[in-house]
Amino acid sequence: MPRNRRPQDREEKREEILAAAQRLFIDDGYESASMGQIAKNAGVTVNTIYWYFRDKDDLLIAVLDRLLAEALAQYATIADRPLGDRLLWALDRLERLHGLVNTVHTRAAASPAVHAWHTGFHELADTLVADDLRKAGAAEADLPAMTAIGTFVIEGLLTHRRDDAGKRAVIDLLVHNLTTAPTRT
Amino acid sequence: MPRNRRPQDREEKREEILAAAQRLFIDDGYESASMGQIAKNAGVTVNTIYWYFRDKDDLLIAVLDRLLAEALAQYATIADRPLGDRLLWALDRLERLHGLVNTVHTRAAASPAVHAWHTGFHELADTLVADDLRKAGAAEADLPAMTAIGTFVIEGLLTHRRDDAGKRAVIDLLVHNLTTAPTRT
DNA sequence: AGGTTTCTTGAGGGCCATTCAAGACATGAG
DNA sequence: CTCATGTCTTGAATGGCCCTCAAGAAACCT
Repeated sequence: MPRNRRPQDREEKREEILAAAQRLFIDDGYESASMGQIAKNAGVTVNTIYWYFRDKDDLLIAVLDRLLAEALAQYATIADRPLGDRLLWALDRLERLHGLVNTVHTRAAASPAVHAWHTGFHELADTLVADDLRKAGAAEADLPAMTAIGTFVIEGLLTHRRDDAGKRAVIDLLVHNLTTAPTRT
Repeated sequence: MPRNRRPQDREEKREEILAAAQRLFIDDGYESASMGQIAKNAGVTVNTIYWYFRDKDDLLIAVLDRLLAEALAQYATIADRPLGDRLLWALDRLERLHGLVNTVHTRAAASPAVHAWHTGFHELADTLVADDLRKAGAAEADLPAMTAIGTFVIEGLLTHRRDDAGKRAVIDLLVHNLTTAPTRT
């Protein structure tokens, strides 16, 4: 009993598959979430997924875009808070997705498409962080290195969990170092 | 034509398999290096590997121990150089292994044994870095956060390559921030 | 000589992502 | 009212993967 419609709810079905994939990628991890599981959760067969997505990496990228768009929308609502709060917010926001950080790094090595997404993501993140640091009065020459350190520490905290006090200590020290703007040779 | 000896060269054969696995893990990546490929490169069949190692993760751990022992031996020869040089050395030394950093993080999520190895590795690395920072006159209370930042930046540089100038800038800024010992509340 | 331990192997099971050919539906043209 | 066409869905199969099982061969011991 196949059901079919002309042009309309193609997006809806795509979204259903995407929602199932997102939940399984986050809860079970990319590797453990098989295409069969995703299909079952979306109420379709495996092959139907391949009608909407080229392969599993394409599905991953669509999930990442979905999550990124959502995060950016929420980020806009707290854009006027101080840098430290901003970083802690990003950390809490992303903590549930810590498995995906590794997944992106791993798949980027095998899939050019994921690699491209990863590159674009870091360009975006670097821009945001660099703007913050500029406003905080950081020396322009140090901005690239500073943003790199900021990004690496965030990623490190995501992939190496510790308690709240530990997180706060790292963030506080990082922000203090980055915004004290040490004049160097 | 199976060949067999009593007790002796069990270690030798194990080493041959380990050498093949190490080369393939580094050159092709953990996922791309199939047990079949490893076996072929070691001149055995797949099942023989399972006589010496419990599973593929066990093989990975043995390779990691091998590499870590080798690195520690070389590290002892430069233990008296300044911190910045030390970090750059570690970076160059580990850069060829950048794929394994991700592999460890990924497999740690699925394999308790790899997770334990990862925990132990970071305890060791933190001890080394903390000793360095203590000697450089860092405030004792800030040591945990400082070592975390140092480790995260190293891992970040390993998994997000940039040119030599970029690496040097990040390392210089990091060392400057960590050794300037900012007094904080 | 026969038994035991150590090592090696062929064959196969179960899971995976992906592909192929064919079917089912809704529409547009004749 | 047909029927060809494009859109969607599926069952079945392919080839790869990690890993296991049962059986065999080589050295040792008694």
